[in-house]
Amino acid sequence: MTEPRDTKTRIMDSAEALFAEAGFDAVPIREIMRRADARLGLMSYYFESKEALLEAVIARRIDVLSSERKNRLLVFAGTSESSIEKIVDAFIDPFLEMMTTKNDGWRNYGRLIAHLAQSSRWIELIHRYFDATSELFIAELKRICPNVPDDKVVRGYVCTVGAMLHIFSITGRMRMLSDGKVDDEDIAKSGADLKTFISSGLKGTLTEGERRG
Amino acid sequence: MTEPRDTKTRIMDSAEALFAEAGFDAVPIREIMRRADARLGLMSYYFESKEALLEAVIARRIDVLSSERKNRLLVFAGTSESSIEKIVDAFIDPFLEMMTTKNDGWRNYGRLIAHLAQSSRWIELIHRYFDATSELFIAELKRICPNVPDDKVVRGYVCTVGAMLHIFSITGRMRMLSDGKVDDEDIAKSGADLKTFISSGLKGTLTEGERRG
DNA sequence: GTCTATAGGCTGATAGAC
DNA sequence: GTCTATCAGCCTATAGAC
Repeated sequence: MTEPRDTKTRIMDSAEALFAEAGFDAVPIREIMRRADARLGLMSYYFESKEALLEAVIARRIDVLSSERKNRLLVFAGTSESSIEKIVDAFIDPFLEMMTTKNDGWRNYGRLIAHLAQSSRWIELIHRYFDATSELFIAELKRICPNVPDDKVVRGYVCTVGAMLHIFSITGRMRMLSDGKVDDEDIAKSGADLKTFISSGLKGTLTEGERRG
Repeated sequence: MTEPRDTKTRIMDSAEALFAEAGFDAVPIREIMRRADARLGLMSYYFESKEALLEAVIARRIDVLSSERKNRLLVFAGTSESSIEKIVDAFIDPFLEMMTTKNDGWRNYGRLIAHLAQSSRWIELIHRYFDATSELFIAELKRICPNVPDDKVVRGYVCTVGAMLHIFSITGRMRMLSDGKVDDEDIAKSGADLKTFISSGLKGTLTEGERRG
């Protein structure tokens, strides 16, 4: 079925999972290599440093995510068919589908991004890999809300990312808040409510410039 | 003017600021004590461990925040005057006001909570200090939206917290996304858009059970 | 209450055999 | 490409003088 993963891949998978769970600094290289079933020295053979390993983990999945987001946006962007709902779908659905249908890697990737994006220490890394795509979405929001000041659109985008990443972080908080009734792991179900929340939130924030209809 | 802070307070202030900036694991005790202008051994004199210091930092401000939130909620909770906007104001405004009008401590507190709430490693700590209040707000949302399933309300609450904390984390991302035009530090301005985003988002998510009018 | 000194272990990274 | 062995430094936490 799935072909055996080579050593470099196993190291990245292991780092992705452990960084997602505990954060970059809480994870020793030794633990990454133990989970990858490889000896300590091999990290330095494949990656320049622990930080370079983190960057490799981020870089590995960025192209497939960003191009899927971009492709879906470009179906309607710039046309009169565009809408806040469609923009939100194009932004959220690719990540959501990968986290739910693919292997655990994408799930860990989402949780890891949630850590990094909340920290000024790593925000430059997030900026470098994510913000070319961010700017496409912000530009399309601006286009369909031409009378809204730019800073409102940027704040609306940041609220969007915050809500999304907090849902994606899968901490167990929802279970705690619901006496065990809501399952944080059920990203598909959460994703539906998340998209409603974000679409409504953006509409409210960008309401002044909303087009007729 | 402000009386000189005693050593224990200086240690907590220093830890709060450094944890907020880089995260718990990235900050050595030595650096905390250097910033507090105290010697290494004093950390163990005042606190049982580094983790206990973190908990003391969280605990220090929780009562004033939670009671302010609760007091504002109880002005209208349970009455026909209640509304999603008022609930959002009671939840967001106390934190917002403290982050903008008091000293830097509250600002660092908000950024620190943003780190911790995103991590399954610390979520039990967040639960222990925040979720008595969370449950009051969730209960009032449920009350005024009686036909909405409980899990939708919990997910709406988590989206709310995610958007709020991402704005409060002050990473510099908004500046990066706006060619320097939007200032992440301007929490007062961000807070206004944040509240609009959240109120609209909750209304959209909890729409099925919204009361007449 | 505050200090210095240090224990004991773990860290990231590298050297060099195979 | 993978291994073992090890370095030099840093970590949290504590002991004991003042």
